[in-house]
Amino acid sequence: MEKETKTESWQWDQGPIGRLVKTGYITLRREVEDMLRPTGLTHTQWSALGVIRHYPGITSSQLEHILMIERPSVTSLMNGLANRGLIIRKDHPQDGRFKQIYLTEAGMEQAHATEHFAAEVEGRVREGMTAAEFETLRQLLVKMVSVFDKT
Amino acid sequence: MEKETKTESWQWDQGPIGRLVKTGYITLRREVEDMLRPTGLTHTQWSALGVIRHYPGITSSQLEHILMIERPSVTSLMNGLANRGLIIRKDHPQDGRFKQIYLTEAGMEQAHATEHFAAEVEGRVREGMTAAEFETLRQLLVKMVSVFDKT
DNA sequence: ATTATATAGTTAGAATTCTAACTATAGAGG
DNA sequence: CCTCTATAGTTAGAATTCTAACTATATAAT
Repeated sequence: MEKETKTESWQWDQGPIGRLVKTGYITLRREVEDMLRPTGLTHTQWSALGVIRHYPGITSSQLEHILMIERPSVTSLMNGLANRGLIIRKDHPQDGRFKQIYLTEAGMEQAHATEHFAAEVEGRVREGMTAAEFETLRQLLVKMVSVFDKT
Repeated sequence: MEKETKTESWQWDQGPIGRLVKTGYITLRREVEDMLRPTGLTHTQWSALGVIRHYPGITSSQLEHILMIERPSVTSLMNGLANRGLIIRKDHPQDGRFKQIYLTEAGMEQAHATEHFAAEVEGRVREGMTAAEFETLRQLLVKMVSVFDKT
């Protein structure tokens, strides 16, 4: 089956930059999801817990930009976390439009218990390249994104 | 609102590598989606058309690895494209398990008409950095992914 | 030959995220 | 004070992708 030979050795590393970046994203995501399985948390829930841990009192519209999902997705994401008792939302004392998000005790435990997954994945990436290469990768990703920055 | 000051200048470029890569992926995806809007094609449909164009006779399980989606997602993706008359599936003459995928005339037109979107996005990325940096970015993404390669 | 195992593909149903439209609050301008 | 506009958040419903389970074909082993 000659067509097989052609695509078995699929040169995915020759594809367009978008496909390369997607492959990177999905690869890292699946790694984290494997570690997350026992906890029942999804990748995005886990990511959100980590952000809220670093920014207690953060709002939905801020989370929207950090997590790179749309606003209504933040709402349903937060509903899920609130139903599991991991976060609470409080009205902002000065500006009635905002609802500030905080981790509950249970939320802090979950965030703390799963926090190291990010470092674990990053550690394996670091093992595959030099420290300078890793830093370069970070910087070039930032540079790539800033090209499209709308502000 | 002092918390705002903190997150308005959200240092997303300091986050974990996984978040950085996701930001890159979503950013590029949204750019393509903006261009695709008039065609009614989704990002993944468009990507699939491009792959099938380069690999006529490709199978679902091969597409699965290239597009980085699960097998049943390929099936529903191909159902959608087949319903729109953009692809056809033919039984493999030698191995009855395979179904080979081809673009129809309409599919080729769509693929041809939208093919340049990838180059357009890539062009803007290239404008933001040197040629050497772009090549480095590609190589480091490949290097990152190969760390997790399961084969 | 027959059974066991691996691979390709589909179906069914759930979960996540999206778009469009709506409510509510704040701030600016007349 | 009232209206207009901008921003925050939610709701409703559709679309995409996922997991689990199933069918079908091919390959290997006894």
